[in-house]
Amino acid sequence: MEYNHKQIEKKWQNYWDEKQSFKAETGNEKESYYILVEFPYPSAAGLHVGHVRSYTAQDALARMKRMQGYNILYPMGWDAFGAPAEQYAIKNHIHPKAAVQESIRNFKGQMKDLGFSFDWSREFSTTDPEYYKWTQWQFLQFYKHGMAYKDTVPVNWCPTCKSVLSNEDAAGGVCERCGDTVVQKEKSQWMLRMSDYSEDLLKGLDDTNFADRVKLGQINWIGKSTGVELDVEIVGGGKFSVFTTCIETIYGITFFVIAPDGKLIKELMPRVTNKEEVNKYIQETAKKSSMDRTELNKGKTGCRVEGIMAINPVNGKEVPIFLGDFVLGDYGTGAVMAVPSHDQRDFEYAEEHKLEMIQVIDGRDTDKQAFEKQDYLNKDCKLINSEEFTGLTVEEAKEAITEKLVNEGIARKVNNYKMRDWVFSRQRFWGEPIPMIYCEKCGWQPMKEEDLPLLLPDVAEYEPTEDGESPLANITDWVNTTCPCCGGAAKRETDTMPNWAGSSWYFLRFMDPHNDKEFASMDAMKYWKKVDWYNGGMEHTARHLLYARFWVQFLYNIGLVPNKEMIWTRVSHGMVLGNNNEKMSKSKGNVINPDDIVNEYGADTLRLYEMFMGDYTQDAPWSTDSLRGCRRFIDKVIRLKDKIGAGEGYSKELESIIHKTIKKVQNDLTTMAYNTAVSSLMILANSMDDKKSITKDEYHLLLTLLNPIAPHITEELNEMSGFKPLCETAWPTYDESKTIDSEKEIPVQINGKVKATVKIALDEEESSVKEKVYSAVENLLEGKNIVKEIYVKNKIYNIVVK
RNA sequence: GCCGAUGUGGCGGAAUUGGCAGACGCACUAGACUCAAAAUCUAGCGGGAAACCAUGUGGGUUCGAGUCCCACCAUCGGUACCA
Repeated sequence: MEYNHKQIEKKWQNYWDEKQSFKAETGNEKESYYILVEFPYPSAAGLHVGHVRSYTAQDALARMKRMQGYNILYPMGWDAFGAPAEQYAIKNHIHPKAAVQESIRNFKGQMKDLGFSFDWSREFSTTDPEYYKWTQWQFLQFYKHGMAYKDTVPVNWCPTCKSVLSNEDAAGGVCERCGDTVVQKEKSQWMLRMSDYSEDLLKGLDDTNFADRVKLGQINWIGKSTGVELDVEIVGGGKFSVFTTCIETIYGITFFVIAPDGKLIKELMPRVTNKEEVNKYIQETAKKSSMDRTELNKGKTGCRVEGIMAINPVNGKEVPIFLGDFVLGDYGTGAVMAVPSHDQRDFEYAEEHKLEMIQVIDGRDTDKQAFEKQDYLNKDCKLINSEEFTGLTVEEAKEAITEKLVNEGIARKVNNYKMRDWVFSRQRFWGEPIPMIYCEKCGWQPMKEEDLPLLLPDVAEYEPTEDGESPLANITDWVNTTCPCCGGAAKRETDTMPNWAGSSWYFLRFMDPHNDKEFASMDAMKYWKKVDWYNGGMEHTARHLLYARFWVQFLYNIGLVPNKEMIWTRVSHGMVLGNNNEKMSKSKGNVINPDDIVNEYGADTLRLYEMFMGDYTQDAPWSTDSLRGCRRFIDKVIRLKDKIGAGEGYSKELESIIHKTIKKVQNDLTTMAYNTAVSSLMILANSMDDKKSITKDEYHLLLTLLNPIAPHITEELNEMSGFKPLCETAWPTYDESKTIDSEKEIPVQINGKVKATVKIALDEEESSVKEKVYSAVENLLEGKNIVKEIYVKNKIYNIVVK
């Protein structure tokens, strides 16, 4: 048969479309199973072969599970708000909406050409008013529950472009567009109280089945640390607090360091006697970009805060206070107790500023560097120079000191988290408008829910204003409105939401995408329950996933979703690299366009190759040669059709391998071992090819197993062989007993080295095995002294000789 | 620096979780078919003449280690002074 992949693939894509083969019906009696791939950002560049990898993987799972009788929800949509579309629009002088529509059309066409079994009836874009209405509505719920607030926070600001930059655009402390140095600028922004959920987000991980490395990513990002918050008196009145995880070193305090950007120094200012020097240092710090500030090996800059001394609460010792930019204003209390003998940063600061050091834990010299907690904890180290606590182990002292200070009412056990509140404002046009109105008289007021959606106005200019306000600020008749509270003149918020907003709940919308009464009905969400299997890139396993979980937990707490966690399994795929093992990029000229491959080799070949190319969770380089090998495999499957003979059922010779292959493919597709699933299918095809003829049932089975990965050609060959369509066929079952070989060849070792093999029956008597083994290696045992014999049933026989 | 992942033929990668290392595929070599090529088929394909040696390096545990333990090295990601 001539393999015209274009014609065959189109034919079956049309068939699936017409028959609505992949439509997910909410509420039907089958067991639900929700498979999700991250919806893409529809860029002008089109689909990447990396998309093809993950979409095919999930498609194969979806197709197999559908055949196994599950009601599969495998949806697709578009995450289309955000900076790239806006940039593209500015550059090409078209409306971002038009640019996005064009890209979506292109993406969708490409996806259809690849034969993914998405339920297209559920498609939507985050930029649809029908969708972002609910994103805005949910923001209002955050606001009404006290979870959204305005605060002044530093943002990355490019003085040349006069633009606020995201952290990504400001990577390395320079503006991505013009290369100028980014500075920090204070700006009033909407914030979501995500830090309130630190503990819940940590605990919630127990109710998920995320891959370990994904969980770990979440845990690290939340960054919990347990310690003590300690009150410190100031000589002459007043006090401040410090956070420490090493209270056992409290007798080693020789100074305190406070953050130059924190609130504390502002409070202390009136009593400072070297105001000029202190102010200068504060200004210097503010000028530094966040990158400069956090760069290591910069030396520990800072200055003494003169005129104020602090008192060590345990021994009344008076110690100086310093400013230092290694202390962060927004972590802990913005102040630390400095114990240079036992903290490397404190040590460096003390050396720089020639300050006293007191060693309080015995076990190592502290002349050259600090003796830190990772080196002294759980090593049975004892305290020195610590009055009543001297002689206790570190672990004992930690508890005893904490207890004493807590009882005295000057310390509290606390947890601190690295995770901050979510900065939710963007000074951009192409995002969901934040539905808030500012009235001189009534302050910030939420829009009335019935007035949603607040549409983005249709305008011609998307450039940000001179002072970095959102482009929306220029549109006077959109900005000016009336106060929902008093009816007087008021102004709209002109910032928009971040890209992360729309993607934080889209998986809920897929459960009920056309609902115009609610973002999704409780019934629909209860039916689909949760995302059973969520696949995405490693780059999203920290932030996107955390935002989405936060969003869901909030909705759960106000009774709007059925579960606290709505995503069960999260897996992440490796990237498809160029043939030179580098990331694909235009500048490197190693980009493979999936359209070209589909054209020349067919979608099935591309799908098969991407599943075969290697460990799914690891990066893999592109190889067109290997791709051709996959095309050859399909050719072989086509040729096998000519071997169909008269018989029925499975022949004796193939029965065992058939059952093994069913088992293998089935397991591999559910454990992301796609490459070995393909190889086992190749082995099956090879053993069919070795025979003079095969039965039509054997051929049908091969096609069925291959169908999830290469759906078009298998449907075609299946139809030609006289069977009903595979997408309407049940997945085959295997008989465990037939996957076990009745005969085995096991290795015989002498001193751990293989010397021979013997053929044994399954579970053969040990004495009989021994007999065979001895006759096989008789000559090698002559004159040797047998020390030991190990027989692992059905596996190996090892003889130890001297 | 810290956290994580990875390291196996010329290449992509397998290895039932401690039991014949290199499945499957690519590339390559030889042969068959062909006027010739492509396609296909057949055979070979880690090193070594062999004993043997080989899973980043060096130790260890074990009858037996790619797999477990210890100490390193290299590459790639993430993160950035978090008290």
